[in-house]
Amino acid sequence: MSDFQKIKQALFQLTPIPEREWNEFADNLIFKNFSKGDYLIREGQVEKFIYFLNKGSTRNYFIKDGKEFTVDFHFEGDFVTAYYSFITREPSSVFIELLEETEAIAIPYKLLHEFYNKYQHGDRIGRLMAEAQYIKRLRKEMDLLSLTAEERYAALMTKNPALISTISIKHLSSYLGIQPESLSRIRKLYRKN
Amino acid sequence: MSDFQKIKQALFQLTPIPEREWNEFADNLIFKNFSKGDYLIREGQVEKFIYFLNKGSTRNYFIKDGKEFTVDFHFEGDFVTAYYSFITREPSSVFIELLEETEAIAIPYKLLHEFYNKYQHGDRIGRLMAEAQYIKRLRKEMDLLSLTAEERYAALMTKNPALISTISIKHLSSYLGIQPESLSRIRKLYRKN
DNA sequence: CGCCGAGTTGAACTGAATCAAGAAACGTGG
DNA sequence: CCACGTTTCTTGATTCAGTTCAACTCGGCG
Repeated sequence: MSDFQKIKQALFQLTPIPEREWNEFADNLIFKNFSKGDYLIREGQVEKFIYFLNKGSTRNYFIKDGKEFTVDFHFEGDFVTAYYSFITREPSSVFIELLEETEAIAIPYKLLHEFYNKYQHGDRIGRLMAEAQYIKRLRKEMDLLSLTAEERYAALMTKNPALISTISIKHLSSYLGIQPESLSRIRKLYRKN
Repeated sequence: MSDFQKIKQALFQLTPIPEREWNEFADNLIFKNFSKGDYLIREGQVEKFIYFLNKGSTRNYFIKDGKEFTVDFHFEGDFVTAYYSFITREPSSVFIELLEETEAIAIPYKLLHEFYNKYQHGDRIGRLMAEAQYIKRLRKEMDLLSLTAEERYAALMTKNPALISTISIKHLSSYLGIQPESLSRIRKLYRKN
């Protein structure tokens, strides 16, 4: 039960829901453990879950012409899913890879949609989650449009310095939309400070 | 009343709602006319509306270091808003400019949130709108990450050829994340076919 | 008419990619 | 716990897509 404390808190932070609704919801959550290198989903599969990370971290990426492009990273306390596929029920174009030992709680699609239909707070939570996802994507899009590689690195450094120390150059560079070599060079400039 | 037929249809396509709820909602909608060059919102203002376009078209853009970057275009039958600001209640970083004579229906923030609170279908509609917005942003982000300028143009040409004939080079190029001169050159390649 | 913004074209330049090769870090098995 | 192979990171040299700057054309409109 204490396994579910964190996700409960995260959901209640979106919108408080009656304890009775929460209990019914929590009964159908699935606790899962993953090893580094495992996948929550692979390209071509339809996303069946939204995961909450009790512990661990993940990388969402897709492959185009044999090259990997990282869309996002998630960490302890985040919700993760191949959201596009979860919404549209189309096969996912993204992979979600576990970057370390991870404890996650899976919210099944079916459960969530029952919740959407049964309770007002269902769609409320769904709306707030979708809005939060939208904001992340818009921010990143604006950065990609208007900033140079170096500016994007600098922006990330101030906005999310943890990322830069935790994530490999290879993954970070594909998130920033540049090659590892370029990131290495940019990094050198900033190391002097 | 017939003014509201199109928006009613658009909303019902998201999720059907009881006629009574619709009527209450429709009573508080605001019909507005705009001229080419007007603005729905400017940088620094907090977004008070979601607009539905009965007729006309708009451009969402932001300015960084004196340069314009276009995030999106909208046309007849679309919902338009500075969504980031609408959600967060923070001052908008985007402008929304009218590209032609436009008839729009404004949904006030307050009305929408009353609707969210009062009816299950409120948040449902909000969720579906947010999900749709998310999908647009993710698609564009993936294109910016993984495609070259020319590939982005080619993709747009097949996905939305109307855009290419309607929108000026200047606006289109800032949407694709390139300079007008570059778009002009890319276009020349494709003119031969 | 003549102006003005939008689009095109050319030439030079540059940020980042690519190619290549060495150094450092990592993990796995002996 | 070390030795080895594998992957990741760095650095250098070269190339290239797209930018920048500048000049010219075109179509609309006062």
